[in-house]
Amino acid sequence: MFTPDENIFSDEYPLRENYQPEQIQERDNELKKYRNALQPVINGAPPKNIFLYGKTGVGKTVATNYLLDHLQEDAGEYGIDLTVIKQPCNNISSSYQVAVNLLNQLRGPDSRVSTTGYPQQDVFNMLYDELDELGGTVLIVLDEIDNIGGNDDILYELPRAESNGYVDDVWPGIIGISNDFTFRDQLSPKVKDTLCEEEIHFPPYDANELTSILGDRAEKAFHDGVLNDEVIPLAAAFSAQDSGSARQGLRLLHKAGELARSNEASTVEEKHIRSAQKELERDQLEDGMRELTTQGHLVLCSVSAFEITEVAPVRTQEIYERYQNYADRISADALGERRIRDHLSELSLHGFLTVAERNDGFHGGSYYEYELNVDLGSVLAVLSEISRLEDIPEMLESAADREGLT
DNA sequence: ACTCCACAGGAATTGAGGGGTG
DNA sequence: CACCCCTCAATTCCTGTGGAGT
Repeated sequence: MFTPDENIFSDEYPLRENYQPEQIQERDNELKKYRNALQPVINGAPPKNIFLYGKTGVGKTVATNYLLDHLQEDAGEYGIDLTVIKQPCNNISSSYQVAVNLLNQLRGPDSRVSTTGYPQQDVFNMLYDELDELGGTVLIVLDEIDNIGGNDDILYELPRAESNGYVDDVWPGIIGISNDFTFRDQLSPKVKDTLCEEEIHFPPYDANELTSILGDRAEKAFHDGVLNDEVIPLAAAFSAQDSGSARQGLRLLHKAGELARSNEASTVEEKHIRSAQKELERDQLEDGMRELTTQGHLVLCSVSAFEITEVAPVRTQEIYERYQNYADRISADALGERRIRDHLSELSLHGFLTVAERNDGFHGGSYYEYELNVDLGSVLAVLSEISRLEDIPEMLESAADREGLT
């Protein structure tokens, strides 16, 4: 029933997200700076705190893994006591949670600590005890640290643990990785001084750099001669234009390969890249829509309704009235208007809605008008999967049919 | 230049829901 | 059980704002 697939891919692994290449390409300057910043560890000095910033998929995490692997090897060789702790901070929204997660990572699975309940300082103290236990130099990598927002206590606490006498035998060093440039400016001044003593900026890749990275991975992943010549430059161009992210480019290649495979094509061509691009874009939007709360869904329903009757763009006030209607229909408590404004701005932030500021001056004042920024069909498709909304999506769908919009 | 509309969005607070210790 | 902690959506209260009308 299952047979190994041998037409397109020789090995899909190099296209996956967690693939760790043996060499890092196109990041020579950044690596050099990074290596210098880590040098004190090998010299037996206290580690520097390092802050990396740059958008997703520009090599921050890969470079960190690469250098720290080598650092650990070399530390072993020179008899230096080094521990590296990696803590991904996606889905972590506060310093408290970061501390708990670090703590649980250090403790065995049998003595883990609940993620709530303790006073913050208690968690920090437990963490200090564990660090003291480790001793030596401890590098703590906090990936996607911008998730903690303005709540940056942990970034203040950890670097000072030693000078404040919370720990005796350990040199903690923080490596913060952030996707968000503005995160650095949001940090409280006391944190900025210490954490940002060494900053390394990773710029987005340009199309040439992406071509070389994608080319290298593709060589490992695809059979010889499977890729048409224009495929890699096109994938590189798409992702350079959009985000400068290697991750996006790799996803694109992978998806295009899968499409070619399922079409039983013998080569991957330009058209596969183009449809892969469309498909990935759509998947991402649809996933985003699914993840909204019921209230968010209701707001989206409301805007869609106006879209169908072609009165969009529509102002907040009218959306709110419609929303109240729908909330009532599914017997949910209708939220206050202020909250709906938050939901609306969240929806526009995700790119589901576009917002335009209008101002009617003396007799109108200023207000926002929203309209759908995504295909009505896919909005309704997603909404109709959500049972909590009962018959609202169906209603909208049949209304759209009547208007001939689907 | 001034006024005034109608809303945007910041700040502080609440309350329910996860959990802790003694 | 009484009392406390963290989190996050939601509420309350409020100040800020851009430009058409005067």
